[in-house]
Amino acid sequence: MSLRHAILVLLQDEEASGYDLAREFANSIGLVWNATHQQIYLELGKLNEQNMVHYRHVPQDGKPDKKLYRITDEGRQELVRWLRRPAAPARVRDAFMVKVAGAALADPETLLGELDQLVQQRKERLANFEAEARKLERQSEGNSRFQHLTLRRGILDQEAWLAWAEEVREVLEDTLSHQH
Amino acid sequence: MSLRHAILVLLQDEEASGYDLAREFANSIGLVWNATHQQIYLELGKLNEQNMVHYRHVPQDGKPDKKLYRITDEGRQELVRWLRRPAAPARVRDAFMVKVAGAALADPETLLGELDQLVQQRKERLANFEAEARKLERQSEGNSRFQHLTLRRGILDQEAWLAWAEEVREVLEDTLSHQH
DNA sequence: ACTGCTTATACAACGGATTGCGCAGGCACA
DNA sequence: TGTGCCTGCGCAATCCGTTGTATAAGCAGT
Repeated sequence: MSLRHAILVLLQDEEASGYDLAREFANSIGLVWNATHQQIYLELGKLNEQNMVHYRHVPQDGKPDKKLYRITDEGRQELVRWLRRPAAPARVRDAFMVKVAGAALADPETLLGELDQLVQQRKERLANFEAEARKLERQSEGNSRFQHLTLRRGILDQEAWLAWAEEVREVLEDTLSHQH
Repeated sequence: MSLRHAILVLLQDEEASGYDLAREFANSIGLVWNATHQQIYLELGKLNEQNMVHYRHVPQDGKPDKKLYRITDEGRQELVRWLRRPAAPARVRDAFMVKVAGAALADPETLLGELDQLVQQRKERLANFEAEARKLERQSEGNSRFQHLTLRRGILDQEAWLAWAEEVREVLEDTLSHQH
């Protein structure tokens, strides 16, 4: 149950709306902890009830009104407490990997197609992370070092995945050529 | 909802008990899809009702009796159908990574301690995967190539994580020395 | 004109997942 | 003799997460 803590971490340096947070979860932090907007709005509601965050209503024209959330002292205290406790073990759900493990029964061509799509996605992500990392390297404040580490994790992860994908491709192509 | 498919993949080459599967989920496949024994027993019950798997009761002495599960033709068909459909996007929940992102508020020493423990775990995992991979390389049947790829993923992943951990250590130690 | 994307928030229902508990015997170690 | 760990199976409650649906307005492309 630490979606709340991920939200608090994001609110640590900036005031943000639920929508802003949802976008961040879709990009940078998403690699590490994913959440949809429904989850986020719900959690923000709970955090507000518990005085961990406060918001101010901001009317906009052209666009719908929004609520800009900010972390409170109580929220910051909760975050510090959580940081002291040992982290829960990481959980993963990667269906594509399960497929590769069971690929003996699969059609290699279909899998190769899916692999190509994923390679495409990962390459785009890698480029994004690298661009973000370069931005951060220029402005080095106290907090940006840790944001940079998160990006480095993303970069190393994409690179490792892409290297692995090449090994998968070789095996699948070999399987294909032996079928005919 | 593809815990069922992960189970079917594991049962593809071997007859196994719920306990056996739980161990595999804790080790090899666990990197990619995790599940606890409660989930596994529940799912095996459902799969059995739907004739995707069958089991035979095996009495043991010294140890409790067990049920050895085997995949059925219907189960294999379901697996093939699933392999054809595009995989659901991967989901991650890595609390430690969230911590690093929010480390500006954390106590660097506590985090370093946790990092050391995780490095230890990852190194052990890496050694296990490498040993398993060497075993598989000797006996190269049709199916073992895909199992080998799963292990390769595990190996590359641990290596990338360990490289990243060194970067984290540097930053944390630097933060520490500037505090005093 | 129509379709679809973007900004913005939110409820309801269902199913999946985690946590807690319980049983049961054997083996090893102190 | 007690404690803890390994082998094995399972139920119940609750919590988390996903999917579907709703509203509302603007802007871009076909």
